[in-house]
Amino acid sequence: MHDLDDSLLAHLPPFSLLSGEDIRDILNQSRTRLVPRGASVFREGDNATTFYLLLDGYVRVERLTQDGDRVIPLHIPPGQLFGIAAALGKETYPATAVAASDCVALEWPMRLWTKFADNYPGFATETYKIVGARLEEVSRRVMELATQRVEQRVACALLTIANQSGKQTASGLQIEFPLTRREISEMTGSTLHTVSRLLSVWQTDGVLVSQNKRICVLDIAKLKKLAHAANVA
Amino acid sequence: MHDLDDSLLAHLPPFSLLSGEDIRDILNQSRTRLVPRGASVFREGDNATTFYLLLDGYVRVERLTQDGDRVIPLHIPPGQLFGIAAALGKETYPATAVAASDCVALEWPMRLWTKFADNYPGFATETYKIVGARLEEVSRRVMELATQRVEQRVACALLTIANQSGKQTASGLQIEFPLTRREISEMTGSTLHTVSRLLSVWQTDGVLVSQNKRICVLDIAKLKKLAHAANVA
DNA sequence: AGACAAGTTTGCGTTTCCACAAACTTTGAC
DNA sequence: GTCAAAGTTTGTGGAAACGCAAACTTGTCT
Repeated sequence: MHDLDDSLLAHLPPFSLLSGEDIRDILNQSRTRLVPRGASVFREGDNATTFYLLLDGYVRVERLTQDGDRVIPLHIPPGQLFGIAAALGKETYPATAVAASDCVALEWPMRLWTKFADNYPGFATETYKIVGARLEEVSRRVMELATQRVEQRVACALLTIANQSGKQTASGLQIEFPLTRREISEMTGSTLHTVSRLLSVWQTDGVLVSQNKRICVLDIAKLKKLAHAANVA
Repeated sequence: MHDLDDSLLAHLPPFSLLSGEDIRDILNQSRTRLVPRGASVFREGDNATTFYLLLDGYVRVERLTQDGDRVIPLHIPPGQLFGIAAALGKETYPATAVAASDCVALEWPMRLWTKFADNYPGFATETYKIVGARLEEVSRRVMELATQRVEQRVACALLTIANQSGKQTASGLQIEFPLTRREISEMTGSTLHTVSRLLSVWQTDGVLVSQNKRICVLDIAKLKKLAHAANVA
């Protein structure tokens, strides 16, 4: 039924402690879902009926404010579980998940989550580590927003993404999914205009190159400097 | 050994599904800790050796940025577990916990957490609901910081605290622990000066009264209006 | 009671960054 | 290839909120 290789999951934290047989069981109960770039996997407020493992691609987590402003709290890199609302006792998804690039995900009905957590050692523990990491990241974003200027926040956001999902190329560290000025502004609580200005300057200064929504960081050290102490430039 | 009443815990979510006997067991393994206002229960980065249940009082969660700025992501009301880093696979506390008012807490060695989670039905589930609620609250704060002006953010912060921990009195909804302008600014990513100006205006407008770090909300409706659409004043 | 520390208020100049606007570039569809 | 849609760049003015400063109030300690 599935032509997916066991090894696909074997090295991922939530499954790393499991036997080949367990992994095969888990795979057999999954369905594969392909999500083209821009399509949503689920939407904020939907009944949380399914949880996912992102095999390939990047997922953007979005929320809408009452005033209709979009905010992007984080991105999910391949290899992570997402849509695990049930693990935190939620009945509906707290945010929308959109494919930032073409995505391949495995999906399971949410009722299996408890079963997995009970039967497979390490599954629950590793899942909660992911939750912890997310809480940590969101919390870090609060600190950034509360204390740093836009320039630093944008630099931080790009650093985080580049580190988390950058691919080393000949020219530099390439962010693997398209990222618009607007999206960067929605990650940093700014405007696309301000972000555009910043990126222009940074491109001139050789910190990064950006074209067609593709961003490649040329000088990580400079970017780090901008992230932490733009005033000491 | 303990003169604590079972009923103390019986109605709290993490314990609400347990038998009187189980609760007695849990209580017997706990120690009581009194924390005077201003003292810290644990500090960011400390080894997470203990977890707590706040029986009375309010705990302020603080984090420090690299630049030494203090940020207050949330407050913990009585009845909630805190310091549950281990539940998320952390070895150290991710933040500092300070008594915002004189506090009474129960404490258990962290190694009991797994035992409780395994042996007592509902304990893990309810704990993770709390984690979910915290994630939700932090995430909401990100949205506020990203999209709202200072005035709205301060109004939001006061609303949240008043709703979460306000006590209805003759004059209005009283926030039960002392709260300085500086602390409010650290919750909202602002400055004590700006907060002071806002509170002055609001006091004049009869939205609230504030003296000696004690804040009493007189007109919740007005405050809500300020929180959501200050520009439509 | 007095002195000090902590917290608050208020004024003023300055900076950051947004809002609006308009031209320009790139992409994708037909 | 052409057109529309989406995204970007750049300019200008203006408002929000910070930084600095100084006076003032309140609580606390001895």
